[in-house]
Amino acid sequence: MYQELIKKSGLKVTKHKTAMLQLFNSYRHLDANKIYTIFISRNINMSLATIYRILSEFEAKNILIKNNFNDEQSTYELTHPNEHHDHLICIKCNKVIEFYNCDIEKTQEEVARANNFRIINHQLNLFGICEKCDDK
Amino acid sequence: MYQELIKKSGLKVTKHKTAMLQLFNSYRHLDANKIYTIFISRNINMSLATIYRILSEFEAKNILIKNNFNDEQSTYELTHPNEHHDHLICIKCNKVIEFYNCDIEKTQEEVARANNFRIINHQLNLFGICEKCDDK
DNA sequence: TTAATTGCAAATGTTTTGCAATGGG
DNA sequence: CCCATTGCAAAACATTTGCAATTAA
Repeated sequence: MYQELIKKSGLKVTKHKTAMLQLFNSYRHLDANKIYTIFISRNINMSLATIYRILSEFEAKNILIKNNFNDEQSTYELTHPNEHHDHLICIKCNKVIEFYNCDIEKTQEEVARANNFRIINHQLNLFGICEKCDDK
Repeated sequence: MYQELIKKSGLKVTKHKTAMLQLFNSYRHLDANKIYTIFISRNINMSLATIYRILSEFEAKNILIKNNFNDEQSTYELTHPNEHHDHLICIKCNKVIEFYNCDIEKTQEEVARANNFRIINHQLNLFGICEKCDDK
């Protein structure tokens, strides 16, 4: 099914592209370097340049969403159409919890209207400590 | 008054530090390079290294807040105690509009509680087109 | 066949750092 | 006087790009 998604976007189907989509399916949130090291550990070789190129192509085709949680590396995740969500990010273990809250979404629209602003996209990131890390 | 703020934080008062705080007072949102070019244009010379160093010291002392709106440069703004706000960011002219919405803040707390998550800080960025840019 | 894809190495842009010189308390 | 601060140049780090070789359609 990944092949179709890639083809539909007008890109050539290669094993690198399908392998990356499979990876996102299991890991959800990944940055370029993490993808690189996972492939290394599986004895698959893909250059970092290729990873970056595929990531931006996929972003341009709306297959992936780019997140800038911090000033270090950008992370990406699969786009799930009509399933927008926001993030809780643990600053200790980097775990990402996704959530969706209807009230917040609505209120954002109100804020935008009040400022004569047309929202194109948005991000709500709640940084803190997750349950597991808090216990320690 | 900037001198006191700097001294209170345990840093030495220098003209570079006070000049930077004055700049933030008039511009609100600035990145390292913008600070650099503004000083250049005023025939004040301050190296980029110094700017970066002061920015991180000020961030560590809670004098400035660091924002990562995109994957390019980080921007900073003065911390106004007890005056948290979120941002509307125009993707055409880069204008930043600040807003505060009590309902959103409350709902965020509920979301965190439901996930056994302890929020330390958060950012809500609404990207889109501002009124002026939309008219064009 | 041919245009897209890839790997490599070099370039880029932002941010950090080592070190010697300077300056504030 | 002493330690924090600064400037400069070099290093570090994530990301991009030019180019030649490879591969999908």
